[in-house]
Amino acid sequence: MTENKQVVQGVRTGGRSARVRAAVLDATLAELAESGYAALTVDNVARRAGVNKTTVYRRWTDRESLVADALTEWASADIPIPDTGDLEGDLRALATSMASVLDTPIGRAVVATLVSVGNPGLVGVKRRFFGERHRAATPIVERAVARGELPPEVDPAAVIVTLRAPLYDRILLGDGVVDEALVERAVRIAVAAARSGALDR
Amino acid sequence: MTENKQVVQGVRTGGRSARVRAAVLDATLAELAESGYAALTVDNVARRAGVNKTTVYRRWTDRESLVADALTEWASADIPIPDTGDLEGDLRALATSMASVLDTPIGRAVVATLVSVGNPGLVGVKRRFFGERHRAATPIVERAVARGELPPEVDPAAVIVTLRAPLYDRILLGDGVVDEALVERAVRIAVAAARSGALDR
Amino acid sequence: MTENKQVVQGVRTGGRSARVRAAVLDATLAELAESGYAALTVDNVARRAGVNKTTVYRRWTDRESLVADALTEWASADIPIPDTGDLEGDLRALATSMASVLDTPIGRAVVATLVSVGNPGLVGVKRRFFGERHRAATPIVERAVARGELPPEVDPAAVIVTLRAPLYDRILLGDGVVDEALVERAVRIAVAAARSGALDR
Amino acid sequence: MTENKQVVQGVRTGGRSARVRAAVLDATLAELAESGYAALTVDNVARRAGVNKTTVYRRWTDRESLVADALTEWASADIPIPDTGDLEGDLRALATSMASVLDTPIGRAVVATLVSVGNPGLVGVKRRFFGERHRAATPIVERAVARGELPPEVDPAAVIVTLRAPLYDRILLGDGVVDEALVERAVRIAVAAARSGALDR
DNA sequence: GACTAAACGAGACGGTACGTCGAGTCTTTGT
DNA sequence: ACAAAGACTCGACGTACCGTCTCGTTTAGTC
Repeated sequence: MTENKQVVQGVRTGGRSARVRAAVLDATLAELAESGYAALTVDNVARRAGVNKTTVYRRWTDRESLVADALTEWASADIPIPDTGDLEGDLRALATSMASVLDTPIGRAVVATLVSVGNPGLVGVKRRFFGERHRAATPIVERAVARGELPPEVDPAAVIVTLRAPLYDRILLGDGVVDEALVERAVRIAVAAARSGALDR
Repeated sequence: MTENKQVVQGVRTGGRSARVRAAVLDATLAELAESGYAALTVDNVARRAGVNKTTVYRRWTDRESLVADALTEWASADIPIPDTGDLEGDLRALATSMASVLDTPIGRAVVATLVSVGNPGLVGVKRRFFGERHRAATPIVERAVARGELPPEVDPAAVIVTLRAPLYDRILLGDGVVDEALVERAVRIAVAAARSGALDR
Repeated sequence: MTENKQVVQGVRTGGRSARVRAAVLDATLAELAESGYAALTVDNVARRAGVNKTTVYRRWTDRESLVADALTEWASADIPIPDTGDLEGDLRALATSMASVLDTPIGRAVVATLVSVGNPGLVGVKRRFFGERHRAATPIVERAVARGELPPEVDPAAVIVTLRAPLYDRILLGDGVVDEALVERAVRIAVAAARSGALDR
Repeated sequence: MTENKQVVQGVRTGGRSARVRAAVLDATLAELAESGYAALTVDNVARRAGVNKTTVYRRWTDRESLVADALTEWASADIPIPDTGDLEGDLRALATSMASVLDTPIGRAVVATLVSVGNPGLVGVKRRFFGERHRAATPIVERAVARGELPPEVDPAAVIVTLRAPLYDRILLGDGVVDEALVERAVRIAVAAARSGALDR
């Protein structure tokens, strides 16, 4: 998180602006992971970033937009779409990558923040975040259909939701432990459901 | 603080105390539904309940415990366990009842509040809330096993989770529209998964 | 400054409100005398008064109105109107009392604050402050007219202004030293001017 | 306003520097006249002068010295000493010229700024400003003494103060209206006082 | 039915964080 | 190499809400 700041600095020009922006967003994510959204203080973020509060407010209108920006930045990483050759392998790879994100303190914090409604400024980020991952994953199913692993009527979006739902259920409603077994179960649920016609469009 | 709750609820009149308590908890839920947890202020709750702020603080130590109590109270309603004679019917009834709760403004607010972590005082409530519903539902699966509809190795808890996951996914990560079609899909996913061995313990 | 706080507390009822109000106004005058209006900080006033900043803002809308109130309070002391039997004695007594006020650090600070225009909230206080002293003093001249010491055409207000003008000139434009000699000169100027017909209405 | 400053600068340099200096000082006076000292911001002055804030800070150490400089510049105009042939005529001319200055928005602003104590950097300017006018005017009285219009014991400085005091009283403590009648009264007060021996040294 | 003890209403207070503004300093960039 | 542009630090402003406290008044339960 902080390591690539140097890189950013080196690569993307060297502007103080860019450096400050990166430092603040990093600090925001760190605070988010440590204390959660409710307890996140602009002053603390600023101090952690080695920057004055005023500087933060010069770039972001308020706490919410600061967090929104930090989440967006964090979420803008590439979403790798696996292509292992068969549906189960692809879904397993996808679920594993989701799980690895959800197992990060920051990942958990991001999800928790996005899910806490009542933050009108964050709904856009949320929609984009989950929507993109969603859309990015549908080719997996389309390829499976093309290979004949799944009937053509199956709804790709539904398969992805069915795959992710148990993971998020564990994180948000359960005890938060996302392990190998859970990933495996999610994969088998999705495959079974898809084959059974439950996910036909 | 909490001990006489049972009595209070049983009688629902008693003295001024009971009346005040009920009014404040109601107001808390209403505010929660209208504005969400973050924007809920004790002053507003008190005003809405026709009570002084001091009175609220006399009974609840802080905002968090007030909300925790309100959620607990709301969640203490009986959880009806359907028994329609076959697994699919039971699951459908269960999912429908879940969906009807999630379609209430208060229901949504409760779930949103419980899910927003970082509120250490609420994790107990959350665990109790989802845990109880969970446990209450496992007999459905046990009966299905007894009827031979499902293999005996199936994990009842996993079935219930698989049933609810798509609904909560829609509420928390999706667009929030929980309709008939979604319920139906959840049922078919759960049944297919259970039959496929994906939910074996 | 601070000494009479005790008294206030003991005498004027005992309400916390009254005590706080008095302490804050005292502190305001003290800060004003020490550092002047521009450097007066609400936080410093609060700290000096042993009170929280918020408490100050709960009673006064802003810095300006706080100062306005403090000045008004300070200025609300009785204005003793001398009656020594002859005009010169009366004017000398009046000028001496003015001079004694202007020789106080607080007196200087008050005048300096009132005179610094650009504070719309203070013009009312200013008008009241000087206007009242003005009006209060005119009987002195009226009595002198009645005694035949001055012609009836003389304008009482003009006499008072002529008396005070050299004092304020010294304070505001000169070196600030208001001494016996200056008072004496002011008295003689006013008498000479009044007798000469220069102050006829 | 700006034209004669060129001349001043013309002597010293004449380049961009001089132009910038003049523009900033002009803008300072304009802001002072419009909003007063307290509300004068360096940013506004810079913007008005079509210059960057940094440029202002390169030439003047702080707000105070900027204003001090602007006031000094403004005050450096020649003080015409009338010589009408008799004391009353001279004093009338002097008072009229004072009044005409005090009736300018900038004139009022300058006086108000100089009078607001608590600005250590301005006391020098103030002393110079009033002192010079003071000294410049004493020849008027000396001539009157030479002509036998006034006794030789009269203190020239006291006469000038007595003349100006009512004008400044009106501006600073009164309603601010400096008219013909007031000028006339000031003249008559000063003459009467001087003749009466009240202003003897 | 009176009387005491508990609970309530009213409202001020200390405290923390918010988001804003202006003074004065320091860095980056363009010429 | 240097100065304009602009970003930064610092400190104060005025606001909102939390949770505490005091004091008088009302109400409930007991004798």
